Order: sequence, then structure tokens, then C-alpha cells
Amino acid sequence: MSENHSAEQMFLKEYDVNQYVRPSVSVDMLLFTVTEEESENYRKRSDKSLKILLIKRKEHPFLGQWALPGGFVSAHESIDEAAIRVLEKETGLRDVYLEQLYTWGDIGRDPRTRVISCSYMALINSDLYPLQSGEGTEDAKWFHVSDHWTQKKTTVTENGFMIEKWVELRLGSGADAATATVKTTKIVEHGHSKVVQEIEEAHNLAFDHAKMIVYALERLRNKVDYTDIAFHLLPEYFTLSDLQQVFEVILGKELLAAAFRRKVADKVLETNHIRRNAGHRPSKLYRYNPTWDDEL
Amino acid sequence: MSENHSAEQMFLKEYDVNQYVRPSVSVDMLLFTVTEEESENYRKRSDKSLKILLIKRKEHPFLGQWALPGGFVSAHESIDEAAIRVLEKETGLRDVYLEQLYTWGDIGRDPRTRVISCSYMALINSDLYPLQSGEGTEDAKWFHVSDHWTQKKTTVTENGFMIEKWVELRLGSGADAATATVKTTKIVEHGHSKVVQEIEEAHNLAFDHAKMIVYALERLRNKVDYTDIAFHLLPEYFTLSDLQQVFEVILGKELLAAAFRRKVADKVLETNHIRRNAGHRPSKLYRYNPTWDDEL
DNA sequence: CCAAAAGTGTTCCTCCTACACCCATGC
DNA sequence: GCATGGGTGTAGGAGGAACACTTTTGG
Repeated sequence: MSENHSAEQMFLKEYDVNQYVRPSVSVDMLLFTVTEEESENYRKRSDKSLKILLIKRKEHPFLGQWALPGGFVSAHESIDEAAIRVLEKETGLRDVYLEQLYTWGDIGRDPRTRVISCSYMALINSDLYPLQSGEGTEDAKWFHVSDHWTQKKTTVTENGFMIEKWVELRLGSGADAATATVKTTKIVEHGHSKVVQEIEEAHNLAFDHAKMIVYALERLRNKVDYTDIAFHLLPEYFTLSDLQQVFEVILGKELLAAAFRRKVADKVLETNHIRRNAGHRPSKLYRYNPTWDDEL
Repeated sequence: MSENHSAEQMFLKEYDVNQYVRPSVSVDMLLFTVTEEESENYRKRSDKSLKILLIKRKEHPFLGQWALPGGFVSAHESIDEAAIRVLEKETGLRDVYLEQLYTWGDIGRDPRTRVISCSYMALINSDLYPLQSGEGTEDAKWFHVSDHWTQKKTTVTENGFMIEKWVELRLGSGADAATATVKTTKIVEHGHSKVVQEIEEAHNLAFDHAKMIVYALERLRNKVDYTDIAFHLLPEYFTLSDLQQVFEVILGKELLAAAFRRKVADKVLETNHIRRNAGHRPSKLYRYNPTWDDEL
């Protein structure tokens, strides 16, 4: 064992770190928050909107287009640490919900050179909004996000079939807008299935970031029901209607209040606080019950 | 626009690809299959076992220990292509189910140099087993895998609480064995939560591969109910008991046959084939119904 | 005959859906 | 008063869990 150990030391010394061609590795951050839109009626509830942070590119390639904030992973930090660093640089925030999503490694995804990008999703409490941008990011803006499918096509082939789905992504922030269409193809042949995703068209959206955003929205939808992600998008104290609106904004559909209240009952704790002056019956404030899921 | 375009061309020419220190990027493959164990009784059903392919390291570091098959991502291939290449080299197989899992980027995870590893899970039909190993891999073996928690601890702190869970991983193949304990810590403070995973001890298991295996098993368990992954581990024709055994092996618990049959009823298609000579009532063979989930 | 697996029927229980309805407020 | 959201009750249906039971084989 000690013999092995010294041999290992020698080996490590002589190991040539340059024997492989190495790609650059970056992180791209999907920062989401939920904001209130103004209401026209003193009684009516303000609608909520799902937002994502985009940055106007001041360099080639994709000069002037909108892109996800990101940065390269340096030698002295883990990928997680790089994600935290980029997050803090863009928003000044630490200690927000952070989750690795997917690593994008197609050869041509960055026209400069080979860049492999690891995407992270961060969820920001809406009470921290509006956020101060970090230095050098005066072109960072929060965009309203939504995606919806525009076309689905099923084709029967000799040995199986094929399903194609087109998803339209819309991003808007005042006068600025960006759109993209992402096509997902699932091919089933001889019982084996394969999924391919392509960007059909993108306006004002850089790199393959349209794919990343569609992927993140899908993940949000999948996880909102059985995890605590919705609470990371709300302040500490919230009403059940607030919570319901977050669910609705993520799921892209309306929910019935009665059923919703029962479904989330054990995920929240009632508090003594009450929200008044809303033009209707006051509502109790709740907070997250961190012990509802005692696993992990 | 055309002005921008020519400026972009110039920029790309002058872009220095070496301005950032770049890590090596590799893929690590989690190859799973399900095999039949011999039965002692002519009537009794043979049990099934979940297996993972490991390779005995013939180089430093971790010489002589077991590791996941893997390889570096080269400049002329995407990460997916690298995964497919490594898979084919190790097993000779193409067109199997492949899924990217997670990207591991801690600084010290490879003692040689900075290596970021993207892990992929591949599921192999059990009728392709036993597999011929590719060239140079006579030390590749299928190990029986199982994991189970041994300890859970919840501690209340000033501003929140902490949950710790220890998971024991056991790998065995004839006389060869490897084990590891992975500790997962979830810290909740001020409503913000963070999860950290560490390897507490590992015997005969190289790098951080214990974490990868635990992660993959978790993913398998999570997805088996609502996706088609179980079918990728079975031959084209199978009995409902076969399918149930695959579920049981992945979930690590026994299921009631009556409920199971009803739950999977719309995921399978009945065929005319029947399996006989089993020492008991013959059973219908089924195959996967690829249209049960018409989404995506 | 019998052990074992294949396969079905039934009951109970839980959870989700939907809709109806009452409550409390600001203007 | 009244529009609006807050909040509860209830009936119906879908689906899972548990268990009893019948069917069909090889030896």
C-alpha cells in the first residue's frame, strides 16, 4: 500500500496536463424572479409575471443581442463556485436557491472557440426586486418570459414513429423583445428512442440560450409541485393567493383556489400576520414549512 | 447588419482562444443492466439484479481500484458524441438509452489535474448480456449495485435546522467488491436551503464515482414511475412479472402484483406470444406501448 | 395432488376536481 | 350596497393499497 502510494506520487509529478486538447468551460445563469404587475382597479389583484435576467451583449459575437449572464470557470474554483460568483457579480446576492440544470456541449454552440457551458438556475425572492445591477452591467434587464407550443406533429415511419414539437419562446422588457422557436424531435425506432433539440429561429437571443431557457422552464414546471422552489420566488411572508399566483405563472394555467389551498396546506405554516387594505377581505399571511418534506 | 457581420468576422479572427485557463472535460458512463440470478428451485422465479459496469484501473491514480468507464471529450465531438463513443468502446453497443445526469466540477476531484466530468447514464437491454468487452478492457466487470441509508439525523440550529443522511453503497461481482458511504447534508437557515454531498469513505472505488452512482440510482428511482426507462432494461418481449421485478430492483422494495399490473396496463401492449415451461401457469408476453405518453 | 406464479375482482381509502356557498373588507 | 378576493363544505370520480380468490401449469 505504501509502495503504491510513492509510485502514485511519482506518477502525479510526471503527468502531462497538456496531453489533451481542452475546451473552455463556462457557466450560464438562468436567474428567475416573480414580480407584480400594476393593477388598473383598486380592488383587483395585481397579476404576477415570471421574469428572467438577460444582458445586452457589448461584444462580438451576437453584439447587441440579449444573452444569459455567464462567465468562465477558472482554475481555482469549482463549477458551483463559479455559478455563485457570477450570480453575485450580476445581482449582488448570495444565498439564493441555486440548481445545476444541464451541460451544453455541442461543437458549434459558440462561434469563437469550443466552449462547454454548464447552466444553473437561480431563484430570487421577489422582495429583493428591483435589484441593483453589479458593475459594468447597466445593460442587464429583467424580461418577462413565457413559452408555449405552437405545433405538434406525429409521423409514423417504417420501424416506429416520430413526434415533433415546436415551442415558441417570448421575452419582453419594455421596448426590448426577443423571441425564439425551439423544435424538439423524438424519434422512436425498433423500440429505441432519441430526442433532439434545435433552435429553428432566434431573434435577439444569443448562442443556444433559447434552448437553455426552454429547458429551465420545463424543469420549473416539473418541480414546482413536489419541491419547495415556489417559496424561493416569494418573500418570507405571503398569502396563499400569492403562492397560487406563483404556481400559475410557472405552470402557465389557472388553478382552482379551493383545491390549491388544500394541496399546499402542509407545505405552509399559518402566522398571526394579516394583510389588510386590499379592497376586500383581509388575508392571513403564511410562511414556508421547511419540515413538510423531511427527506434528504 | 452587414457592417456588424464583417466586424464580427474580424473579431473572431483575432480572438485568443488561450486567454482562459481551461480544465479537461471528460465523460463518465453509468452503464446499468438487469440480469437474472440462478434459481435453486425449478418452480421458483429467478430473482433479478441491478448491475453496473466498472473497470479496474491499470494506472495511477487509484491503481487497482474500480472506476466508471470514461474518457476525455475531444475537440471534434460534442459531449453526447463522446458519451456514445465511450459506450461503444466499452460494450460494442450503439443505440441504447442515454441520458446526461450531472456535471461534477469540484477542484480536487481528480488528483492529476483539473478535470470536470459530465456523467451519463446508459441502460442496456438484459438480452444483450453477457456483453463482450471492447479492446483493452478485460478488466471490465458487471457489479451488483445497491444503496440504502444507514443513518438520518435532524438537528435544530439557531436560525433553522440541518438534516444529515448517510447512504451506504455496495458493489459486488464474484470475489470483487467495493463499498462507499456518501453523506448528504441539507442545511436550512433563514428559509434558505443548501445541499452538500461528501464521500465519507470509499473502498476500492475511484475518484468521486461513489457520488455519481448514488446520484444515478436516485435518478432511476425518481424516473421509473413516470418514464419508459424500465423498458430499456428489458428485452422486447417480457412478462408483467419481469417488468415488476425491474421496478422492484430499481425501487428496492416489493410491490403488490395486482396494483402493479393495473398501474402499467396502459404502458404495455399484449402480444400473442406466451412463455411456457416455467413450472407454473404460462404467462402472456407484452411489449412496450410507445404511445402511452404522447407528449414531447 | 401441490407449489408456484398468472391473473381477476372487490373493498376501502385517499386525494383531486368542480362547484356552491359564505365571509370580510374598502370604497 | 357591491365588487372582489378570502376561505370552507361537499359530492363525485380516479386511482392506489390491501387482500381474497380463481386459473394454469410442471413435476
